[in-house]
Amino acid sequence: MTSFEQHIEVAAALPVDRTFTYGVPSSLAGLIMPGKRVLVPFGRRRITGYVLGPAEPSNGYKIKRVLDVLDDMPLFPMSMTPFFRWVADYYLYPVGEVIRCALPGGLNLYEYVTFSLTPGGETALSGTMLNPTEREVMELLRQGNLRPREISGQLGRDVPWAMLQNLERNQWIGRGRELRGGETRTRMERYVTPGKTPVAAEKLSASRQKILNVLAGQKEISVRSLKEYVPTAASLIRAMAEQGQVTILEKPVYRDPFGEPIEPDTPPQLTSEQEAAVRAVQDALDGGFQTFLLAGVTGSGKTEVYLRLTESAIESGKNALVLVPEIALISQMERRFRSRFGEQVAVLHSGLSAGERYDQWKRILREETRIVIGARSAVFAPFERVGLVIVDEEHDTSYKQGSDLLYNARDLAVVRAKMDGGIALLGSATPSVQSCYNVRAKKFRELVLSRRVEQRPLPRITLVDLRKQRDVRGARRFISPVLHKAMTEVLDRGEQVLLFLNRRGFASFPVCAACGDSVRCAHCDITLTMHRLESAYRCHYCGYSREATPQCPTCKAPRVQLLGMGTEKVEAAVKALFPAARVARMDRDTTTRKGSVLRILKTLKNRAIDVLVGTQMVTKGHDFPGITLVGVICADLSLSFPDFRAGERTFQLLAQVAGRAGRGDVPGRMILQTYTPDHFSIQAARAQDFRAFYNTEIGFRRALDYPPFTRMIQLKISGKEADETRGVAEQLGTVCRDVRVGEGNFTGEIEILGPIEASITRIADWYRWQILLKGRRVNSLHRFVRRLNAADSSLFNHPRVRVVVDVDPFFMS
DNA sequence: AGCACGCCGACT
DNA sequence: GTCGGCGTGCTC
Repeated sequence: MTSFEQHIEVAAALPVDRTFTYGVPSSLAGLIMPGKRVLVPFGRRRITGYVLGPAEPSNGYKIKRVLDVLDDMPLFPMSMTPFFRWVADYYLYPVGEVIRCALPGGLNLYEYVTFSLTPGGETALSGTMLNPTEREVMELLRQGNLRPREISGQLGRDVPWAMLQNLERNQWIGRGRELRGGETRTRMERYVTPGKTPVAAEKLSASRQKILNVLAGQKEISVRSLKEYVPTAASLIRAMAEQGQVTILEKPVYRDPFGEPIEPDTPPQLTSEQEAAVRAVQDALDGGFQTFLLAGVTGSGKTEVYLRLTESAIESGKNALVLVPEIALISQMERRFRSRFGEQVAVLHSGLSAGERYDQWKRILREETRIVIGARSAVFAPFERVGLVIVDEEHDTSYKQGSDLLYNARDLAVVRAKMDGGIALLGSATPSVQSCYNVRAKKFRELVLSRRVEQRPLPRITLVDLRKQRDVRGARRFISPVLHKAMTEVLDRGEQVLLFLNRRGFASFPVCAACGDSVRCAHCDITLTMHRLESAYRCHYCGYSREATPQCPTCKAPRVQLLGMGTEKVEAAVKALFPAARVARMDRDTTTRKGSVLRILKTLKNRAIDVLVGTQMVTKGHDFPGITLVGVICADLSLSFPDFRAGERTFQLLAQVAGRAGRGDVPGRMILQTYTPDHFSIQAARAQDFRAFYNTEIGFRRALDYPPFTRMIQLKISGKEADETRGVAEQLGTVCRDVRVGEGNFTGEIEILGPIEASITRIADWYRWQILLKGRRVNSLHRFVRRLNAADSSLFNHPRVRVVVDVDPFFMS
């Protein structure tokens, strides 16, 4: 038994709840540091783990040794370890997995069993003793060693393990172990420097002389840049290096995600409101943790407040983090920040390639940048001394991650600020109910920007009652006389119109006029949507598509009609009513390709579009200076979602889209068409009054025991087999009820709703069930779920039915 | 997650 | 009687 001088705590980069203690061999002693990755033996294989810190070994297990250290430099500062532990605890997720999700991908190594073809196997392939499947498997192994999973993947069906064992026993295939992964690496680039021996330039060819001239000017240049001066440089320098005229070396370089350089800007004069907000936060910057809610109407200049405060934070030697809800908005924010702070800005978001992300990560680690702008995952940026965390559009639901680690970056931003004694600043024109509640509860401090910069007035909003035109058919069903008239006026003046409808596609409901059935997805319990360009019905949840024919799939009568509405249908209606207008559409269908959002925005800016039709995508903070009229085609679509936040989301959507009107010199107007003009969400949106909305909504939340008065954890159960999935859901429900009345005093604390089938019962062939746990305190909810897992962990680790724990769930459908 | 072990039914 | 499917448990 070897004993080690040093022991470390390692979090395996695998879904394992505990952490493990390893011994450090003396050869690696100087290299081990918290935040680095290590290669360690784990069970029968080798895997990647994260060094969390020193550990005290205890008896009862044998201690294995660290095999290798995988990083020169820690991938995250030591000060982030408590943060990762907190996240793991709160979201009931293994620490190692939390860290894996936070770090750039493609770095880790894992060892797997692989199979290879033996010489005996080659012989067997030319014989006749193999069955067809065995032959297929062995043919695959001819190309190279494969994991059992990879074999199954390439064959398109499961290969039984027993068969592989059989082939192994016959010595036709052999078993090995291979380390896989680590595709993301530091990029190296070839550089040229002048050679050691001086050369008589006149004896060289013109190209060689030119190369030396360039080198004389800059001492060192990448081969890539050199090619711009001398296109044939790549082949020339090799020969020149052999003759000692130049030296070639490899250097690590950063991959550059930025486009062209940006001109520096001049900070504008602050309004008095901006000034007051900036001062309030500045005064708190060195006073420890504090959260501010910056409630600023659209166009009130929140970004300038962010810029000033970022400046203050980095001046006092701290770092700043800026979160933006989605990638399309990052480029705007990035431009503003780079024109103010230049090279000090790094970006982190999923639009970067793995390599770019890794390089941005390293720039942050080395503190070559002091500011990070990014989407939700940037909340894990590897900074120390986080002085300021800004969350722009804090109400936005895209801060909640929808897969893997189901965290909410807005909430984590506050936690990070707290851990580093920094400031969290949440900004929005339509603050979430949660944040308003925190202001009332004195957890957050509110700052207000009530006026638009340059005194631009907010748009005038007119409601149109759609109930009064139920019988209208054709294009006028979407565009009421009031909207039609307003559009005519605006277009006549040469101004632009934005039409908003929270549903894409052409028509939402293909319905059979004979039998009344709607045409539904084969995989999801969802009515299909007509997509006219492809002449197909498509499912908006799983992407399933079928040819659009008038024949009803149920009764075969050729009577399928299109009811409902979508952005495509609105686009068609506009074209019918305004044949001369240039119309464009912005939704997920027209913006899948990279840069397409920016292209549409640019066309709009150049006035090459008169009418833009879009989904909620257009509500998100883009600047549309030429738009003076916003039309909401039907405000009710989002109200009918089966979610307690439907009203909140509707209010936010409508208030945000109103903010798109009249940001230029011309005052704006909004026409809001709705079947429920009296609903308080719509009334509040019309008045642009988030407090009015909050005051009504909070009453409902309290009466119905919804957040923020209660906390929730949702257990999401899904599986491919209907009965099995329901079975697991029901068993889990039983365990819930048993645990509730058992030890732990849960009876008065936890309420169990369900199991119930999800409102969309099937998505992409997965049946979905859910159990909702409600409680007054998160602590007891956490304790309860841990107890559940302990009571019957087999239900949480079922081979075919997945059970996912969602803390603070967002989409309750 | 991935791997091995060990328990059951359906074949020679 | 074994083979081979699948649930169960463990990983410092």
